[in-house]
Amino acid sequence: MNLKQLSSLLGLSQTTVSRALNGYADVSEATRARVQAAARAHDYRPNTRAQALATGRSRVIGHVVPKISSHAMVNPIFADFIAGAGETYSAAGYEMLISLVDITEEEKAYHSMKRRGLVDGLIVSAPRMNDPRIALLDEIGLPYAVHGRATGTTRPYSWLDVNNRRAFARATNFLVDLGHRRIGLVNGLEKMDFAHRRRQGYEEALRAHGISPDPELMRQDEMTESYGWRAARDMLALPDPPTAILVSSVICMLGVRRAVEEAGLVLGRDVSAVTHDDQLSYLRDDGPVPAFTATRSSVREAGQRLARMVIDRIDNPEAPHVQELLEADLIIGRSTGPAPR
Amino acid sequence: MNLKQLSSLLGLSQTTVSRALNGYADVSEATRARVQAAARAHDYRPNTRAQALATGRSRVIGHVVPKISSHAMVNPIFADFIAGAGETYSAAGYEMLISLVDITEEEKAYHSMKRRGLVDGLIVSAPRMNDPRIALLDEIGLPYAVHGRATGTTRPYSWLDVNNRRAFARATNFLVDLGHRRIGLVNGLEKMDFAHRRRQGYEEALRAHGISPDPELMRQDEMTESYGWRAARDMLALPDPPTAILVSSVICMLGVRRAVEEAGLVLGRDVSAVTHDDQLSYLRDDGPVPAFTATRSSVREAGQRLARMVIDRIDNPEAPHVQELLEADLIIGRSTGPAPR
DNA sequence: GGGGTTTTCCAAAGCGCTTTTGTAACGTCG
DNA sequence: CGACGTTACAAAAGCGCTTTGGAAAACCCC
Repeated sequence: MNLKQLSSLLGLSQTTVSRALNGYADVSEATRARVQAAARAHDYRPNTRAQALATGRSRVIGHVVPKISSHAMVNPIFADFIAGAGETYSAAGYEMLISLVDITEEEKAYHSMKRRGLVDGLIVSAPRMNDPRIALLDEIGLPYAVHGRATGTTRPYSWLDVNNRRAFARATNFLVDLGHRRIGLVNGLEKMDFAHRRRQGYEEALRAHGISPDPELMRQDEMTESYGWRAARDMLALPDPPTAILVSSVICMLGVRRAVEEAGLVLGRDVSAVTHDDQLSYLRDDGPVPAFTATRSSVREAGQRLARMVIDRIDNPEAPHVQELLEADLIIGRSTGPAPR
Repeated sequence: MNLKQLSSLLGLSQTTVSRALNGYADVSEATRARVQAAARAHDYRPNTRAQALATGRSRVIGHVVPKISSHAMVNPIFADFIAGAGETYSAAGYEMLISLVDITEEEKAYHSMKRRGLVDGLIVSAPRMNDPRIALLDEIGLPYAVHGRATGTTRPYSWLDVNNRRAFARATNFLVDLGHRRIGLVNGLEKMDFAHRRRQGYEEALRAHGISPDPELMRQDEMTESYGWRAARDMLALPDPPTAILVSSVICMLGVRRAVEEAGLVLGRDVSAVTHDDQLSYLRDDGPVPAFTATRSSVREAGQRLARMVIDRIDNPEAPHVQELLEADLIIGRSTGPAPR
């Protein structure tokens, strides 16, 4: 059933039926009701492609996932972020398009998306420092919003980020208040902006307490379980090991816990650890007293809000850019305790 | 730059330019080359929406993610599966559309996708037993392929699955050969087809060795770390605890390992455990001797192949349905050893 | 050199919508 | 009562592509 059939069935023109369904005023309420009833009865849905062609809007929002050659490391937060964004999209009548793009062709991919009219807007994920994508998208003229920030970018852009610096500063302060002086950092890759900021917060807080950061206690890598394990094991084997460790993700934290236990120590008593917790749905750590002390911020919620942000930019591209900085909660769990003496 | 502009620029008709670019024979090689050069020079890309409207094909494949009311549990394998499928899609010139749909409206969503011409085909994930979606999609007339199987469905359909029954039978046999007689099962939700099959394989193998399955040693739930921990802890606290445990996912396995260690036991010596390993990119467990003995099968590869399968069905809807059963490798790691006596 | 093929191009219709531009019909009001 | 709004509908153009059905030009063969 298409518009033509529906309208001839009703004895009306396509114009009237279209305008009736799209809520225009120049249709009497009587015929509007009649049209709506018929549309419902025949389960009429306008053909998206025709609609998109006619309006110039595809009602699709793209997420570009850069992959490094064939061996793509998928970000563990990807799924929950997508889930959050998807909720907003379906509520707002948008669809979500995910495009895996080789990192060497990313620029071409954005151009192509625009020219082919594939999407109305984009989400930019995992910004790096001085990320070139922001200037590129402005030039192309595709509305977008960034998940995170790109240090070094001066032009204004819309973003949503967790206050990573403050979160890790708070976590560091919390550990210092518990009496810890040697605090390790198991960070993500520091070319990623969020990891860079986390280290800043950590170092600032240490310095504020007169502790000078020790390079031996700072690691960075892809955030896997085995990396967490390796990093913690190595740190604990140092002549002057840390009594507390700051960890960048729950997955790493699982590895850290393993290393601590394998060293014959008890987490929260002999060694304290605080992790950042994105509240991934399959790694939920709630309950009355969570296992891990954590800086917590829902990545799903970030997805929801960021989706809203792009939609707003699509609806009103001339509006000033919007920034949203989410504060992470500091959740006290059982992985921290007073520094042993 | 659109077709009209490009063709007038070349002094040719739209027809000729279109047909030149699409490889039709009734264009001289000289003009084809000229057209291609001009297209490249101006970075011309046909408008997807117009192309889709004209051809009746959208070159988009949908993935429906059912969510249970607002609180959606995202499957941890989701991201890697998508990554795999995405690789095939971009190589084949397809786009991937992900749709979050409330589980109560799933049926309506499929109808709508068809009517609106949004997608050319679909991937069906996480089939349940007697899954109604298969009959529904046949009726609607949308090409699809299923990731997994739906026990109880008699009609033919295209699917790709891991041989879960055999994988878990092999794992069980392996444990029995090591001398284990009391073997626990930490399974996924058994309304999910894969979990059901894994239990079958486990029970069959036990029975083949004259061991009758003990309901006290079998658990099922959403596969989280804390579930693994709880399940293993409870089993190990039994009067006659298991000496080995079969686990349905690496995430659960992390919890199992924690419970084992907290009980003061050593994994691979006091208690053995075998997990299924989907080779999630952020939970990679390789290296010369992996930490976990596992039945291993790459979910990313499954995504790649399944994507190919839908594309084939779209290209040739009348072709007989195709089935592909992947055998999992049994990888010996450090989490198993001879039964203690 | 005329009839038949083959090659190479094009005009125009069509995909299913939205939107612009009319245009009847009906009040309203000085 | 004629000028003027207002209301409720419709014809037709247009979005940017593909495809059908020619048709001119070139070639071939007897």
